[in-house]
Amino acid sequence: MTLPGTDHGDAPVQRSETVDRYLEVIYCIAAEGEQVRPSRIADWLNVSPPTVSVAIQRLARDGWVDVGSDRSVSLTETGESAAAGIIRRHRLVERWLTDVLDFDWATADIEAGRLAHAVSDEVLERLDQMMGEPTTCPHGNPIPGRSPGYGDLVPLADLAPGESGRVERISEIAEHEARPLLRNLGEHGVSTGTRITMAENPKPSGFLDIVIGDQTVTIATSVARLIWVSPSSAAKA
Amino acid sequence: MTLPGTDHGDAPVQRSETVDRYLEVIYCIAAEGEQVRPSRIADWLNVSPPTVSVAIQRLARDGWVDVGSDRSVSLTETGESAAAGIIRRHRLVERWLTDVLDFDWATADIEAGRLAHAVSDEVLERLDQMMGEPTTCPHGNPIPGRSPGYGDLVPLADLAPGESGRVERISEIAEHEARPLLRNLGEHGVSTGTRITMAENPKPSGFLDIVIGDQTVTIATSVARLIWVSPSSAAKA
DNA sequence: CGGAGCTCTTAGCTTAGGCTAAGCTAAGAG
DNA sequence: CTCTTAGCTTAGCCTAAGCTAAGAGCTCCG
Repeated sequence: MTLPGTDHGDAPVQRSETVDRYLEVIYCIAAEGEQVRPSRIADWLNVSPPTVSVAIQRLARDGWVDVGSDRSVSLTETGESAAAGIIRRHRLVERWLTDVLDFDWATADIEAGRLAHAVSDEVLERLDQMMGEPTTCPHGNPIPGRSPGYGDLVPLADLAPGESGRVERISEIAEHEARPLLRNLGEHGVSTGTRITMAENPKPSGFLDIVIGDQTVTIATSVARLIWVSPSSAAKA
Repeated sequence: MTLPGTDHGDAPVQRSETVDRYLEVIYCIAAEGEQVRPSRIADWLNVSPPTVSVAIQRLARDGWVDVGSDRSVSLTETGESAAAGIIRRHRLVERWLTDVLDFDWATADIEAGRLAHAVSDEVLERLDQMMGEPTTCPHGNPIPGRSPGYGDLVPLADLAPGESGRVERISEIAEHEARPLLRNLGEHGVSTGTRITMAENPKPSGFLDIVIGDQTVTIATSVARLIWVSPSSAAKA
């Protein structure tokens, strides 16, 4: 299918919305340092594995990704810069939805997914200016091209008992793969800026107790690895 | 092609972006009281006549339009309300682009075309509230469900010599079919709110002289029929 | 009245992007 | 050593939506 009005000679490569979605997902997973596997893409996009298989072939054919001998997918330079643009759009739109239109995170993420592809560079620049060039999305993930205001972060899971930190970033992986857990945490008041203290966790069990305000909450260690905090020396053991 | 995540049983009819574009065009042309012919749709959408022919069959099959014995296309009740929703989106987004992000009309129209489909009801409501529930798009065309603030309008072409009026509405047809002419007029300062006086036009020639401020401009009568003004008795012959 | 020229449709093709069914390979269980 | 399971691909099918080429049906004009 050729999009109408987009086939005028050497236009600067008009990607389809589907291609954008794939690039976005691949970028997000890779950005967390994890291997990008077809099945994971299928999960994120809610399509069947064969669909992903064929889509990856198209992406590779068109120079967006390389496929490794172990079938892992990585972005080419072209794909990387395209994906960064898409992510930038997504995160700026998300910021606009939360900060200007007062949406909650989860809804903003979903809405941004649909909006991002439709927003032109020009619109994006003006939104960006209007919001004072934010550096991160509402979950604290950096907007490509900007340096977020926080320093070095550590995973919440790595805090020592009694150590506390300020939540700065909740990875997209948590956002996609542990959405219900995150909502649950949200109800306990966890969001960027929240101060969390690690409780005593005698034996490793796959779960951790953390202290938020005067409440103790138990979360999966795997989730705690996807929440990044700036540790503070002011422990309140 | 099935959109992913949209095939869960009896979802409230998810239209493709293409269907939206067709419905929008059909609504716009019909709203000006003109016959909707396939070739015109093809012109507006910049696709080939056979493409439109087949698309209309799909639209009819899915209950969006009826095709008359003379092949003219009209919206069904369902199609009408879907189209009204699309137009509402488009015009509100256009308003936002011009009023909040300071885009010019022509650019706003193009951007809105791409954005409108991606904007959800929820986002739209908030935009609407934020802008104080505007009643028209930047060219003065009413937003479905709202009553524009102007009274009865007449086509600019119908003003008597010496009579003047205030431009209130520039039809979408002019916007699409006479875009260069409109831009030209824009350079002469014609936009909604502009006061125009009809000059003496001795013999009908297909062109009309009009007076804007201290300038006399000649425009095609056909274009002058697409610009609607609220006439004022304060003639300044 | 017959042809020129529009307009529209039909026929036939292409690509994207979904799906299921059926395979293959590699790794772990018994 | 065999069997199962997970993960991926191939094969084959579908619809949407675009295209060109070719033909049908008006309408108008000489």
